[in-house]
Amino acid sequence: MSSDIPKEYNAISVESKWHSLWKEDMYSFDPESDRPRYIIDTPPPYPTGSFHIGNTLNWCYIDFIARYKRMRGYNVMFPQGWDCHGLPTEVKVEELYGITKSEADREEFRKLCRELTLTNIERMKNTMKRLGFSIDWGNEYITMNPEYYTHTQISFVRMYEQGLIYREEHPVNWCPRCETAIAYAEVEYEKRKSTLHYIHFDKLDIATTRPELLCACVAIAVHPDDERFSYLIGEKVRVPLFEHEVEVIADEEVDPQFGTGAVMICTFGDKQDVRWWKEHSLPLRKAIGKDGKMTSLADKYEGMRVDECKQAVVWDLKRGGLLYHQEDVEQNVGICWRCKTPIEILSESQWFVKIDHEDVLKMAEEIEWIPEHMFIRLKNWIEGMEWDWCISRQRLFATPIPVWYCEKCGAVKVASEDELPVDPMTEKPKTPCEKCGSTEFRGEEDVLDTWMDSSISALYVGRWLDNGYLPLQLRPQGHDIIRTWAFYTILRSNALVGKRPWETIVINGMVLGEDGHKMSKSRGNYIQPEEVLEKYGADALRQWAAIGGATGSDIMFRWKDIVAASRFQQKLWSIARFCMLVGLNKEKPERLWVIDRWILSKLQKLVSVCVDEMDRYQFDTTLREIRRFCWNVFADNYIELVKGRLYGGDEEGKKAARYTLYIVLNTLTRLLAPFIPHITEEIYSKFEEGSVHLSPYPEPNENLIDEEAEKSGELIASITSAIRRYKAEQKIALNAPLKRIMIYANGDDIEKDDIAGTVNSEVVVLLEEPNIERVVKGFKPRMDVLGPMFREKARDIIKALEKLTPEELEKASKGERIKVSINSEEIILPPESIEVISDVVVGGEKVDVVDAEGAVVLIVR
RNA sequence: GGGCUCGUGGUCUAGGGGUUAUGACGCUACCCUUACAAGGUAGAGAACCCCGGUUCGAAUCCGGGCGAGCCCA
Repeated sequence: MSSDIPKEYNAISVESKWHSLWKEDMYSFDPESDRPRYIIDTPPPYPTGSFHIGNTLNWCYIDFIARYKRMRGYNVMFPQGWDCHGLPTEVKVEELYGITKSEADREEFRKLCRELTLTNIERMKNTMKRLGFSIDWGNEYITMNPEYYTHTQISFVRMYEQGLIYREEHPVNWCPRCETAIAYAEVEYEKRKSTLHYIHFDKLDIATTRPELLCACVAIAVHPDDERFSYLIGEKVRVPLFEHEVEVIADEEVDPQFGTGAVMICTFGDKQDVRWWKEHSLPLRKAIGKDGKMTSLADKYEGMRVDECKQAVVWDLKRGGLLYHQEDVEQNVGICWRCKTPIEILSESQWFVKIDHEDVLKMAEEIEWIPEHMFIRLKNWIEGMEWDWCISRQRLFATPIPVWYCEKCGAVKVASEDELPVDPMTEKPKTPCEKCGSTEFRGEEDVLDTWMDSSISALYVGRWLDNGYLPLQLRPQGHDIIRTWAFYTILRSNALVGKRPWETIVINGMVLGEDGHKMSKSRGNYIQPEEVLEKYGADALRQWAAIGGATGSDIMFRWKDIVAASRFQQKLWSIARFCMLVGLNKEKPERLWVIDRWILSKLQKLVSVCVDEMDRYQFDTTLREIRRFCWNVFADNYIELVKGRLYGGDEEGKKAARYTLYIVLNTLTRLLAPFIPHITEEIYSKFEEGSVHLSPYPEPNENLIDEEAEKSGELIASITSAIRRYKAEQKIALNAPLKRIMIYANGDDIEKDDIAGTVNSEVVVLLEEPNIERVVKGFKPRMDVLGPMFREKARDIIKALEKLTPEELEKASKGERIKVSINSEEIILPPESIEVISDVVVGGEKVDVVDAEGAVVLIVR
């Protein structure tokens, strides 16, 4: 058995061996089972082709939980979806084939997108498999397949019927480059430099950063208390260059300090314009078209791009003496999340989902948030939302909106559920128009926002149409998409099922580079998981994910964490190798030694900690505790202490040690299995049948907790390491025998054989206090005792204690109560209120005195 | 500008009213002791960001700064 265990652990080859040996159905969800269900709403990643380190962190958490729950007896479903639709793939296809979506044939273009997506999915799956995730590939879904997007369309139809989806002309965020509307959540903000132009109107002056929108000016706003303009409120003023008249209105929101104090309201320069426009019922003047070019409203500037128009208008204003000042200002510009083009606000007919802030918030409160404060992020986001969710997009690669418009009367015809899936651009409705009976229809060209697909992942996985498994048990995701994915999912689960989508949501942080900043290719702090996999393997990377920081906090990628992780694996391997070399014993022996009972008791406590911490999703604490136990308790202490017995002792002692080694190694392997599935499987396979991943998670065994054994085991361990330390300090080789070692542990008879074996010397346990002299040197007050007892009097007590004689201290050290007096008041203190410090002098034989916690060790060299 | 989180040896981190303040990496010295030199043993290295407050007692709680990260306006 032992000969096939190499000295060095080779993670790369062991991991690939298990990848080929493990069966795919090991982790299948069993719909027939009556074990408690544990279903995970795994994030469906966007198939970019690379599974990045942020995904890795997210999926490691999921895998820790899935493996743990499985071992705890749950019927776990760890599905995997792919959120396919959307702009990034379209942009990539445009790049790859040198086409734009408007030139391309619609079907051909969609086909190219689908093909690229499938290739990308395969590449990402490959990385995920190398990372050793226990994904149930039988429950994979791909949102671009009809099987899935039929659900998206059904959800649309149902929400439309409930009046939760409507079509309306409304200002929307528009990306002129992508030529599509985008949702509020898809707008990013960036500080950009811009110019503030001061312009003369006929009766007042205004300042604006958007002179090209003069033609869209619909009013001038001033602060109601601003005396400079009060006489103008309600008056008409003439817009320069365009000569139309607009009214001057008063509004509290105007900042009199900014610019001239008079603001041009146009439709629409920014979100504030939209607010004013609504509030004051202003007219609509559309200056910018969907292509980002000026409309006929712009008169002679028609057809120019926005930036061209701005230049031309500024030039014309200057020439006309209408522009009298310019200054630089820093501005936060809304840009498209995808292409970083500044967005425009256009008024367009779009489809919207109604947002009921209260409902979503109420449902979000029913979910357990880990960590708790992440709920506040969602709350803040919801409370700040002003517009409904715009769900229509003017793109090609997406789920079609299942709607037609009657050519005769213009009525909207939403598909019925039995017509789905449907592409209204290529298929006709089955029934005539309800209003006019016409059979001529125009299909809706617009498609759905990709979040409409992905925000029903929980419903899809939970088989909502068949009244399935909702709520699911877990949503694991990053905090960057709380305002999108989490928010939209809660909204839609509420609308469609009236239930919370999940019981618990566990949020992971972002991965930062080694420089402490968020990873990005442009910063050069970017790491691909494959790079780590090739150098150190999956288990090392998984350990980094577990131990890098508390759940929810951002964690830094650091190579040295990876190195430390692989060192731990080597240590674990050496421990296992040692166990195999000395041989394990699965039969419980007659008698266990103190040190055996000591580690078994400590092991039970470790198991309790692991169960508690895993239940709280605290992977860092769990793994840290296990590592500490392996290294400091098992390897440094226990193994060192039983070597003497294993290499020389009698058969009974050997049996006990080998049995203990077996229990500890077996337990540790199972505790570690969720984190490092490969090395644990390899070790487990050396001494057990079957897979460690199908074995149960250790349960704390109360019967093995033995406080007394722990206490004396601790003493043995500390005596032994004190002797070892003594040898090291005295430059004595560790295996060199000492003449004699005498131990006095307050008269307790401690088991000495393991100590003797370890330090390779004769050990005598003294039951009577040896003839040593103690000379009291001083004391230290124990504030943790005195503080709570005497509160503000503690200070005076210490002063009084300082007057104690050595004799009195001597008595205290022997356990007698202490008497002190303060202002002639006598106070009696328990002996533990002070720590007596004494020198030890030994007569007779020349000995060295080593202090081990709780025992005096006398060494004769 | 707002919200959330954080500020602990050189670096990164644990803890969170009384501790000898955790561990890792790095550093120094010694040791190839039959599981492990990617190891072992020992050691140096921290007034726990600053200023106030509460308290007998604050790294820890409260208030205010300063700084960082993330999310947003």
